[in-house]
Amino acid sequence: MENKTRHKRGKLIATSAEPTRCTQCPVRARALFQGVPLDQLEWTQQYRTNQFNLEGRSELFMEGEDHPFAYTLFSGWIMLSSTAPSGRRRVLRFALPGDFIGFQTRLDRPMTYSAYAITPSRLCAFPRETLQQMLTERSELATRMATLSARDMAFMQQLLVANGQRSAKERVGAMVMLIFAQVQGLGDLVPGTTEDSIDFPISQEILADALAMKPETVNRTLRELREDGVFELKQRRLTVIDREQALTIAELDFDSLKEQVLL
Amino acid sequence: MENKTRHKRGKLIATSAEPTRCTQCPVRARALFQGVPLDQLEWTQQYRTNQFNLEGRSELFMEGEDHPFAYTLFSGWIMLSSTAPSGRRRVLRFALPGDFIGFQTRLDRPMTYSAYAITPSRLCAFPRETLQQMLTERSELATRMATLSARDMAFMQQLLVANGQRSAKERVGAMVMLIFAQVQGLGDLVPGTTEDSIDFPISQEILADALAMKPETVNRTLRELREDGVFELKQRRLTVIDREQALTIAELDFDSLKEQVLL
DNA sequence: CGCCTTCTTGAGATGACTCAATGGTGGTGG
DNA sequence: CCACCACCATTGAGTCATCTCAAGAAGGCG
Repeated sequence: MENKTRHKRGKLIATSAEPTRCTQCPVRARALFQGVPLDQLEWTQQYRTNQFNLEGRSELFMEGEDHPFAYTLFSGWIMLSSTAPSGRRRVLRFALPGDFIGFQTRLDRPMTYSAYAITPSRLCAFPRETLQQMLTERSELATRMATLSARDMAFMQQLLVANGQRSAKERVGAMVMLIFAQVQGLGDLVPGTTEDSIDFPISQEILADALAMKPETVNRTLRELREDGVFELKQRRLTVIDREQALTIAELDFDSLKEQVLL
Repeated sequence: MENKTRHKRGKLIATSAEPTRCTQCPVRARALFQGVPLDQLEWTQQYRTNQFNLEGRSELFMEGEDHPFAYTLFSGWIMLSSTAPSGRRRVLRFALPGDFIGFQTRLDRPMTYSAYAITPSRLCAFPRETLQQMLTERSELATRMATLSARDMAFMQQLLVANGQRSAKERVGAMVMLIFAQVQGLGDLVPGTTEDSIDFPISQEILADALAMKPETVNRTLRELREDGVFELKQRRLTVIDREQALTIAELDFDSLKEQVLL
């Protein structure tokens, strides 16, 4: 019943003595600073620390922890999860390049969820205590943050809908295709992305926790989907064989997805 | 399988020729305009239309509709839901007084969910096309909107966790207690609230759609919880008999709930 | 090569769903 | 005032999908 997995604590390793590189990352086009002219980005220096690398399979922060930073994710996959007192873990969503991690109602309170790096990741850290002030001083960032929150909400709505009263096949299909759509939307920001395939570093166990299913069931369901010629998931790589069928099973509409989940 | 329920379209009835009353509503302390001094609220006039009453059991807007307004809810219960192509409905959350309804990533796009008034409700409407501009001009509102979004996110996280890999009893218990905590936090804004009971206008059918369960199962589960002396739900009224036990079953912590879900 | 994580498969138990029918409540109109 | 109707709540019995428990294979890394 319990999910006693203990993960190592992630070490944040500064990668660049040149702070301004942070703002020149191509991911900017999607992130908090989208639309802010490059020459006006200098002032952000005062609000953030340096750029960091985080090794894969390590915790960024834990639920309930008094963590001093929030982050913009530049590259890598970060899993956001919450663990109930009983030990059952629920994956809330997967953060992808451009996502802002750690904004919550009360910035002076402990984190309301855990963040775990699935793959090696690159992040830009902002002290939480000055975040509110930063938003106040730069209204375009506040607007942008509200928009980003709304997008995350939309994704969680999709998740809720995808998980409701549906068969294992539909649920797994919806989750996989939601992630596929997100990564496709990021284009070059995520390496290894082609027209019909993406890198997919999420283990079946983690997928199970995101779907509120058991790993064994996820496995059986993935086999069925493979046998049906819908998509194939092996060796940490997802190949969509029949996109139409996949979206039908998942009851998803690629176009409306793009509007809601992508930005 | 299908949920073919057809609801009548809600009629919006202007209640006040005195627009400024909108800003004087006590719910303001919780809503978008929290913290904005009363004497600076005049400018909002240009961005909003009047105050409206909406009859119970009626649609405010439908998913996919090109609806021109977003709303602040002053009183009443509004259900936000999304319906999959197959016709299965999923309740996303319940909006309560003070909640902002209709903010989404793309304000120029159709609504991403449906809003249905469970009880008669009072709302204040904002034209969606000027909402972005309003946020841009008044950064404190943008910050506030981001915070409200974060709170809604936190609630949906609770929902996701509550629905994951848990028994019917735990899920129903969690949902009911989450709603109880929210209403308790609103205090006088919701009439009929006492120390251990609240008005609870949500039918078992709607509860089922919020929990991704069948109405029959919800009913059986509520009976069990009643027989266990946890809480009682009848005649649209919820009475919590044993709060400790209820929170234990739901795996919820009232204190952390207050921080995350309330504002 | 050995170790560890992840994936894979089988067989049986169980809890939620399905189908079907009855009872209760509140509102409406004759 | 009562009959009727719509909606919601309640209960039973049987089915089935997912979970549980158990074992083994495959892949990655030192």
